Amino acid sequence: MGRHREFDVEKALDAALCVFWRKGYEGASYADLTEATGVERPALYSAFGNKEALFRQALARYYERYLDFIPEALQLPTAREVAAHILYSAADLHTRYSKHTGCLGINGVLAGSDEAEPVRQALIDARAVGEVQLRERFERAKAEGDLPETAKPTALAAFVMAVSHGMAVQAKAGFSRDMLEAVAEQALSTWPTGSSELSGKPSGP
Amino acid sequence: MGRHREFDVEKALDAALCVFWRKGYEGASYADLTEATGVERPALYSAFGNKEALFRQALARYYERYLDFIPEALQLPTAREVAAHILYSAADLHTRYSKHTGCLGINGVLAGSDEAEPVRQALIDARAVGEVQLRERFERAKAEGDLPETAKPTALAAFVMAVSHGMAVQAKAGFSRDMLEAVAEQALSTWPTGSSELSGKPSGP
DNA sequence: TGCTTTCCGTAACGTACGTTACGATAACGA
DNA sequence: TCGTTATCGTAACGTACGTTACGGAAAGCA
Repeated sequence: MGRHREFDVEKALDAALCVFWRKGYEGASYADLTEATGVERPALYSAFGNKEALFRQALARYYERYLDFIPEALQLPTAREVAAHILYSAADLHTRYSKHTGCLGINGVLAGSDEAEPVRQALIDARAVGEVQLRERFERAKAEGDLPETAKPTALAAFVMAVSHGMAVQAKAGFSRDMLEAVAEQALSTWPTGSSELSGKPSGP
Repeated sequence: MGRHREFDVEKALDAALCVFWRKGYEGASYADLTEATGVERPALYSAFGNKEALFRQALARYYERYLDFIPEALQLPTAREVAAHILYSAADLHTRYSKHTGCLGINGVLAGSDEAEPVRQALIDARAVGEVQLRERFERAKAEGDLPETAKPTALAAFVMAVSHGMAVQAKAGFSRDMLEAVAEQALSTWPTGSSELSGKPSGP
């Protein structure tokens, strides 16, 4: 008995998911959420609970609707195919929608309010500077024969930066130094070599 | 003429840097900043400008004081040494201080206010679940001979996740799909293999 | 047709934020 | 010693946020 709900809960959750995907958890305000869902605040509270509960439901939906390639990948016959499927599917997902690029799981805490956009851009610019320096250094290495002719300096620079950023995310999640070094080691094992080369850590503390 | 400043601007900036490192840009409030620096709000405004200007100065200081291993690396003789120095130095920096793990440049937008801590933890947990699944899959692959005996499933899983997270950060910064695929390709370029294997993308859109 | 139950939307609540007036205080030059 | 100038701390400002009372409206049951 009682009055019926006038909005579609599933559609509202999908709309909220997109808002969180683009703006992150803290960056998404109820003004954003009500606008995107077309549902007034008290109705959102009634249907989903508070903001945190709404985000958690959006996150669960994200995993089952967008990260379905992970269980998919895990069933592939070889480990290499598993890794390849995950990495290429992620590349696709992160760039598929121009309105919300990247990953909800990362953006959820990586994005923020609109007022902080200039700061985010400044950080993006700063990272870009480092990446350009790295690429130019690898171009020189290629010219010097230190890297093979087939090496792609742009991709190598982006790769090193990606691993660095990934390690930063993991460090923030509490990963140990040993674990990060294992990641670095694995990343370096993919390093193209033209002639002789030896592996191992550089001088370090 | 006029009264002298009673606090050390450099020390205050260092203290602010640590706050931003731990809490991110938006997550750091003036209450946090005044407590860490021991300087009242109006004095911070007088010395550094507004919050954004303060953050930018902290970021510049971060690059010159903590990311000095990048220009250092760029001068090493081989490209591999460049990459190795950057990756191992990053692993060290990201875990050196227990009070502020990770990278200011990433945390600056990845961290947030204290109230959002449960949400960040939920995202960490969710990522950890995926990583465990991946590791278990790689352990199976090792048992099946699909991965060599020397392969380390834990490191491989962490590596694949690190690359995924790094690509997510790059996607949020506007990287193209082609670029992300180049990163993925590089990550896969020397996947450890027990027997025969071929490279290339999986089926995809 | 009434009664009950549920939902809708307006409007408000309390709180925290970034920012700034303003008067008191201290250091210099004349 | 006085006047000027810059910094100090208190206290307040306006705004935006997440959250919720509350009265009106619709749907089922008697």
